[in-house]
Amino acid sequence: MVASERSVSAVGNAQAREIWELLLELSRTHLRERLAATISAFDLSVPQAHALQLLEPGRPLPMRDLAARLRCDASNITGIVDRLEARGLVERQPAPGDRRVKALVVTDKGVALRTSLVERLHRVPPAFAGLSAEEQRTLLDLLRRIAVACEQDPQGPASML
Amino acid sequence: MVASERSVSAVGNAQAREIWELLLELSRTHLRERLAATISAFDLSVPQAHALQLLEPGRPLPMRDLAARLRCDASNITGIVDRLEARGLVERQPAPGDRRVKALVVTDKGVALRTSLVERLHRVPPAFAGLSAEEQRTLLDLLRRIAVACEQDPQGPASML
DNA sequence: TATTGTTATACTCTATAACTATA
DNA sequence: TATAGTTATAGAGTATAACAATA
Repeated sequence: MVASERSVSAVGNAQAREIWELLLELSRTHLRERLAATISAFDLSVPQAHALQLLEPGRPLPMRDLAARLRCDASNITGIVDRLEARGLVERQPAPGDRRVKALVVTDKGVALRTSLVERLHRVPPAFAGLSAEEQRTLLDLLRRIAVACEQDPQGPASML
Repeated sequence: MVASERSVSAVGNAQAREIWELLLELSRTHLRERLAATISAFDLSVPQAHALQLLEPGRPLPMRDLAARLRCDASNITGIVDRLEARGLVERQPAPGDRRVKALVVTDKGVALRTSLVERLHRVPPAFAGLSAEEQRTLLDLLRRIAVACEQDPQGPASML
C-alpha cells in the first residue's frame, strides 16, 4: 500500500462516517416525519400504506408474499389486510391452482387512493431545489453506486456485534 | 427565463425525483433494517434506543423535553422510561427549582450500553468503501446542502394534501 | 389557571404458538 | 408431513382524556 492510498483511506473513513451519520439523521428526522405526515393524512398506518404500495394494480399477491415483503410474521397480515378490506381498498380472492392461498387485489377505490398516495410520497421536497442539474446528476450517480453496493452486501458481515 | 434554465429545470426535476425515490428506498430498506437489527441486538425497542441516545451523560433531561424530542405524547414517556429504569439504564431524579418535573439521567450501566450502541449505530457500512475520498467529499458536500435546506424548510408548504 | 407526570383506555403493530384446511 | 391463512395471546408504541401535585 502506498502513501496516497493510506491517506485516502484515513481521510475517507472520517468523511464516510460523516456521510453515514448525515444519512441516518436525515432519514430519522425529515424523511421519517414527512412520510408519517403524508401517510396519516390518508388515514393509513405505515404498514397499511406500505402494503398498499406493494399491491400493484392487476397483480394479485398471495398474503404470504406480502408478509415476506413487509418483513413481518404472516400472522400480522391478517389484521392489516382486514383493515384495508374493511375500507374497501383491497380484496381477498381465491388463487388459481392452490385453494389454500388467498390472493390480494386492490379495488378501484384502492387504486385511486394508492395512486394519490404514491404521487404524494414521491413528490420531491423543495429542499432539492438548491442543487443545479449538474450537481443533481453527480448526487444521483453517487447514491446509485451506494445503493448497488448495499444490494450486494445485504446486511454486511460486520453487521453483528 | 432563458432556454437553458427551462431545460435545467425540466431535467433537474426528473433527476431530483430519482434522487428522492432512491433516498426513500435506501431509508426504508437497508438503513431501516440495519438500525432495527442493531437495536434489537441490544434488546432495546426503537423508541428506547432513541431515548437513550438523547440522554447525554451528565445532562439531566426533563421527561417533558424527552417527549418533545421523541415527537410523541408525554404520556408515552412514562412507559418507555419505566422499562429503561427497570433495566437500570436510567433514573428519575427530582429537578431543582420545580418539584413537578422529573429529570432523567443515565446510570453508569446506561452510559456503557449507550456508548456501545452509538458506536455500533454509527459504524460505517462497507457499501461506502467503493467511493474515493474525492467522491466522498463531493457527496458529503451535496448532502450537507440538502440537510441545511431541510432545516430551513421544516415540513415544506407543499407538505399537506 | 396552567403545567408535569401519571393513569386509564383504546387501537395498531409485533412475534409466538396452536389451529384449520388444504397440499 | 408440510404449507397458507387464521386465531389467541402477550408485549410495546401511539393518542386522547382525566387526574393529582405543583406552579
